[in-house]
Amino acid sequence: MPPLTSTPLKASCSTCNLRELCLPADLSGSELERLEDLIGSKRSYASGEYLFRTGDSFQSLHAVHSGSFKTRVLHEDGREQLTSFLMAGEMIGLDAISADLHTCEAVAMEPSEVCELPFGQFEQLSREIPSLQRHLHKIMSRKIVRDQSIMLLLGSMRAEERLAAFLLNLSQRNAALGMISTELRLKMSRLEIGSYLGLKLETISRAFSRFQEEGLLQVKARYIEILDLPRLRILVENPKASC
Amino acid sequence: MPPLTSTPLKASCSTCNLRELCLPADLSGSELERLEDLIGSKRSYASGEYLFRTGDSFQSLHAVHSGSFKTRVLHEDGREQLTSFLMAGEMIGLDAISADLHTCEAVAMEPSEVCELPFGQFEQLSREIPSLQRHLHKIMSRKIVRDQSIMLLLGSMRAEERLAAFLLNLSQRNAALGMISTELRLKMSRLEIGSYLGLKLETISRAFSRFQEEGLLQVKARYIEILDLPRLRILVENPKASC
DNA sequence: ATCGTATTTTGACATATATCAAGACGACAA
DNA sequence: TTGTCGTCTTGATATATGTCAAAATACGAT
Repeated sequence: MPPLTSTPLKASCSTCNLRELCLPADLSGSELERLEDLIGSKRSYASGEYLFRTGDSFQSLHAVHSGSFKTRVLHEDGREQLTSFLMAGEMIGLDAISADLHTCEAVAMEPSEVCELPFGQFEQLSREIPSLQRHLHKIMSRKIVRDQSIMLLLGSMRAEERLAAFLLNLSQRNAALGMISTELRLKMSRLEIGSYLGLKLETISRAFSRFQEEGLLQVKARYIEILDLPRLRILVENPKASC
Repeated sequence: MPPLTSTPLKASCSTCNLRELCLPADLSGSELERLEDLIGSKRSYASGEYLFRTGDSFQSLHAVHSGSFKTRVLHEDGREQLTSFLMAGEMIGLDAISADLHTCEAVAMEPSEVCELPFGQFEQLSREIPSLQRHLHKIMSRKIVRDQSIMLLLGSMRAEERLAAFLLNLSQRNAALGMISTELRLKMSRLEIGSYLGLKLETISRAFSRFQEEGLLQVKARYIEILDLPRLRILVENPKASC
């Protein structure tokens, strides 16, 4: 299965992680300078703080520099759905370009830092730098691809498959950030995982317990150790394999 | 709820519906000309014919000129998920920009015509015409917004709510194309609707029957008449309203 | 028209996940 | 340490949707 969420890349940077995290390697020195001029200051967010809310007017894209965020869409009747978990190097706010209004809300899940990218200026610059333009298109398209695979997950996978796919995705993204891929420190509660995966928290909890019984994971609350990565993959790819 | 699928607009055209269907009104005459030069010839597809398949290399976006298409993502184990139904004026292939490969397949659901938009040239032109650039970004962002609401649907709505939301969406899009919004001629089977909504065909069939009993719809196979639009809306917005 | 095939409906029953409820655990403050 | 609060786990049970099967209906080809 393709990855479930956002836009990772390499690490390390100058002004802001943006340079290598979210942007193309193939800019010349002077192009990079122009881009960095454009990036606003890095801002910090406390855990639980909103980056924006549904209906807020749209000015800028945001790139997560450190920490993590969740995005959530709200339904008239109060139901809600988490639509992504964003980690360092990933871009937030692409939905808002459509109507110059944010259509979801973004909340920090831990103390986090964010770089601001004024979108108008970014468009301007991307008209002048083709490789930057191309990169923006790829970022948006990647988001579309990821959302497709979440739809596949929500529409045709069962509970344990969904959780396995989720964990594998986190694991890959950890690896992409240079962290150990078999150790996960979840920032989100069972309730939030449930909301993301279209399941109730009890179902998530039971699935964790079951994975532990099966020797796939070592579960200590939000600290998860992946013991059997290959079998976890089989579980996602081959629905009947485990039961 | 926000709409579930694609990118409608007004109708009528010159070379290709593209002019008004998928593109911004605020281009000058000469800009429009340059754009139309870029659009390849209109191609016809028979019902069931593929526009592209997963893994095909990406050259062009496609705009539906007439007829309709479905897109489908495939999972290793053979499961599949329909991810969109496209009608006239809507754009296909945005997912493929990400890796220059199609990540889903698109199939005509009836005899259809499509305009081709070579993406490289389109990017080039959008560098020269800011309003065209902006329009492309909005099209991609709109797709992201719609996918968000499908995730909400798949992750937190029950069967009848999903079907109601689906029908309302079709109805709106019909209206946007200047057709009667209370009469639907479905191009897709119950199986396909089920695949799109994350349900089995029997569940779709039962929901249709129930809506008919309740006086919400008149169902004659694939011809659906919406009898009570307001109550259908309530059903989507207020989960407990009907039972 | 008539046949043959695919789609749709409907019923009886199975099952995955939700719901409700209680207790256990962990983090944090006093 | 002890207590409190939120989170997590686990059990018993309910329910929505899935599964299997058969009949009804629609549709295309001859």
